[in-house]
Amino acid sequence: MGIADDAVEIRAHGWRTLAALHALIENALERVLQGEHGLSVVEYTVLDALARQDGRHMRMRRLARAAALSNSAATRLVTRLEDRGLLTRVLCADDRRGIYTELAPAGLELLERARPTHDRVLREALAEAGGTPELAPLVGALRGLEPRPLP
Amino acid sequence: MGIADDAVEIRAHGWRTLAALHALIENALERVLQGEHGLSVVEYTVLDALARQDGRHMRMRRLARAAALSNSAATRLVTRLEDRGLLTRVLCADDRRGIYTELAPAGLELLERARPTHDRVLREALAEAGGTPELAPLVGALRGLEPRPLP
DNA sequence: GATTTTCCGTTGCGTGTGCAACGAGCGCAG
DNA sequence: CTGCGCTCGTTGCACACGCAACGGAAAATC
Repeated sequence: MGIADDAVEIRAHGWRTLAALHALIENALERVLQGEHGLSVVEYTVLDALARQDGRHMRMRRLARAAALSNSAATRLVTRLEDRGLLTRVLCADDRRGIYTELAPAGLELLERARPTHDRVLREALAEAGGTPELAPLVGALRGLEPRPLP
Repeated sequence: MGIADDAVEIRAHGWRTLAALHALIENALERVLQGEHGLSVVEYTVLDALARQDGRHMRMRRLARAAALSNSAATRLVTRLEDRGLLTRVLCADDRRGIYTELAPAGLELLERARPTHDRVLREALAEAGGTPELAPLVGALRGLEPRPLP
């Protein structure tokens, strides 16, 4: 049992903890967002990512990366949201291979209606995880991550 | 923009970072474990959890919780692994509703063959994430999580 | 300028998943 | 002992996903 073995075990433990916390939060979000707004977590993530983007548009490839999805999954996800009128496909002018997905007004509206729910559930899930001895340290570490590192 | 809004944004940012790192690691593990050992990440997780358990057995419900799966998914996952001879179903003596899933020798063997791969890919994925400014802080925090808190 | 290579988004296919409904077995109140 | 509520694991169903293959468009190579 050397130092190297310890490092391996620390990484494995960190990964198990990360996965457990991720599953806890995602399941909670999935349940409530689906029930109250008809949105899955990935769908919310995509709408949110689009809203944060300048011009509210994004290329498919970027969108797939942002949501950690395959190309095919991104295509169908965008199709679903487009059918619901939450976003629109816009062809690229300069690169005719590319397709922009642009957030529609209805999409922005739904997003802003769902955001308080999202934030509330996230806060509750983190609080619950903070009460679990196994997860508490990671929850604490998450608080230290600043969106914009202070100068 | 008050302190409360900052807290909300910090939580949201923490969640996005957590999700991104989780996806990065899981995709890397999935690709390699599937390619080299025919195991998905969930399957590896279940075998690993069983191996860590005293007596190498576990009830379905516990197993489902450990892998963050629904009951139905656990049932089918166990069925798949049982069909491959990696574990066996054993009926509970005291509670005839319950079913133990016990790690078979072939399962333990496959697990120990896959473990080095798992650890290597995990190390590489964390190293790669450590090079990303957005993910590096969380990777660093993960190192601070001790499997057994020192006295 | 023509040809090859690479990239982008879409589609057919197989598969793993969650939800809801179900039967079987335990435990408690009466 | 009998009925009722609850837990446990399984199954039908719909659905979202990844992979591989495809056509179209830009980039690279000659």
